[in-house]
Amino acid sequence: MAKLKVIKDKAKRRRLSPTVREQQIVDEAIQFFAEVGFGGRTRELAKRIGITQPLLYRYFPTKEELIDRVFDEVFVQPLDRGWAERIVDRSTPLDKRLKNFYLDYAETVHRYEWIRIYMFSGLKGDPINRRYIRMIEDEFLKPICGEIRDHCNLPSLESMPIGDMELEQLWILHGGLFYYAVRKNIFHSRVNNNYVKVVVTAIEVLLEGIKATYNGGMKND
Amino acid sequence: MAKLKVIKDKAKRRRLSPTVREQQIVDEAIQFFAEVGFGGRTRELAKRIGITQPLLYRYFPTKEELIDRVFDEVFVQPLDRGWAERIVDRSTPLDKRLKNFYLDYAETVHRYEWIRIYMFSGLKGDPINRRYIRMIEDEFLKPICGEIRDHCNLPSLESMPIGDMELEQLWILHGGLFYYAVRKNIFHSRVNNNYVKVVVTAIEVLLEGIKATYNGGMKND
DNA sequence: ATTTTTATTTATCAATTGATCAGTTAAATT
DNA sequence: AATTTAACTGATCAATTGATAAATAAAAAT
Repeated sequence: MAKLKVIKDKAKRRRLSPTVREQQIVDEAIQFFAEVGFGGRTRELAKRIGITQPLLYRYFPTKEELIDRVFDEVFVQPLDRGWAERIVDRSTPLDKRLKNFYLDYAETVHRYEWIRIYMFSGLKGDPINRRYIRMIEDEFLKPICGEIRDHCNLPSLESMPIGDMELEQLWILHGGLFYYAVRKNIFHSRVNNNYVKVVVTAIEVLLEGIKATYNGGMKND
Repeated sequence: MAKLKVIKDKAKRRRLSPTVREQQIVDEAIQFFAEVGFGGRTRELAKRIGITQPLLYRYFPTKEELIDRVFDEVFVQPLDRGWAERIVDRSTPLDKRLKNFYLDYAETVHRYEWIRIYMFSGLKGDPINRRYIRMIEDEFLKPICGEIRDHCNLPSLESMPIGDMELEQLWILHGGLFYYAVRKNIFHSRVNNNYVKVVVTAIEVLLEGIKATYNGGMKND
C-alpha cells in the first residue's frame, strides 16, 4: 500500500523541441476549446497535454494569443482549395458541381472542432464569423446564383442583378446543411448517417423547386 | 466638484415584493445570459438589475438554479400554442399551414434571447437541446411528412413508414430557417429583412421540389 | 567528462469567483 | 408612534483564475 504510493508517478520530464511542443499545444488547445469553450481553464488544458500550466506561457504570452492561434489554425488555414473555380466550371453538370462542393466543404467545415469553435466564437462576438458569412456569400453563393440562372435559362447576373430572395434560398440550403452538423456535433442528436444522400437529395429538391417556382420569370424583391 | 461627489449616489434602498423582485431578476438574467453566456458573473448581473450580488442568493440558492429557472422561462413556458393540431388541419391548404406554422414558430423561437441561450446550452452539453430536437421531429416534422404525402398523392404514413430522407429534407428547411436567425442574432450579419417572404418562398420551393423529385414513387433508405 | 543552454517545473502572486452571514433599514403591523 | 418583520447591503470567505519568477534538469555544445 504505502510502497505503491511511493512508486506511483515517476514520470520523468521530457523535453521536446520548441516547434514540436508548440504544435502539440495548439493541437490539444483546438480539441480542448472546441469541447468546453474559450472559458476553459489553462490548468486543465495543460493537464491534458501532460505539461504544467506555466509552460503554456513560455509558448504563448497570454491565453488570448493561444486562442488567436487556434482561430488561425481552424478557420484560416484549411480554407479554399479551388472551390470557387470548380463551382463555375460548366463542363460539369450543375447538380454534380453543387454536390461535389458541399461534400468537400462539409468535410473540412462541418466537423466537430470547426463547428463548435465557430459557434463559440460567434457567441463571443468575434468578428470572424461575420467575415466568414460575407465570404461564403460572395465567393460561393453568388456564383451559384449565376449558375442556377444559366441552368434554368434565366437572365445572366450581368443583365439582371441578384435578388435578395435568390440568395436567401441558397442560404436555406447552406444553413440546412450547417444545421445538420449542429444537430450532430453540438446537440448530439441522432442524424441520418448517409450524409452524401442527404446532400444529393437536398440539392436535387432545391434545383427542381427553383425551376418550378421561377419558371414564369423571376420576381425580385 | 467635491460637493457633487457627495450628492452623487443617494439612491435610496427600494424594497420590492418578493414575487416582483424575483421576476425582475429572472427577466434580467435571461437578457444577461443570452448576451454573455452562462459564464456571466453574478456581480455584473446584480449591477444590471441595480441590486447587490448577495441579494441574488436570497432568491436563488445557487447560480445554477437561477440558470435552471432561465431555461424554464425561455424554453418550456412559451411552448405549444396548438401548432401540432393546426399542422394537420386539412381544411387549410398545406402551403398556408406550413407558412403559418413557421411564421408563428419563428416569432417565439427565432428571437435573440431564445436562439442564443439555446446555442449556449447546446454547447454546454445540456440535454435540453436533444429533447427539443426530438420534440420538433415527433410533434412537427413527422406530421408534416404525412401532410406532404397527402399533398403529393403518395401513400399515407400508416401504409408506408417515414423514410429517413423524407425527414431529413424537412430538417433542411427547418435548419435553414434556424440558420437565418443564427446569422442575424449570433453572427450579426445583414439578412433579408422580409422574413415572411423568405419563409413563403422556401416552403414553396420545397413543396415544388419534393413534388418533382418524389413523383415517380419514393425511394426509401 | 565538463560546461552551457534552455525546456520544464515548483512556488507563488494579485485579482476574481460563487457563496455566506451579521448587520441595516424600509415597510407592514400593532 | 412604537414595534415587528423581512428585504436588502457591507464585509468577508475559501477556491480558483491567468500570469510571473526563480529553481531544476535534460540535452546540446564544448
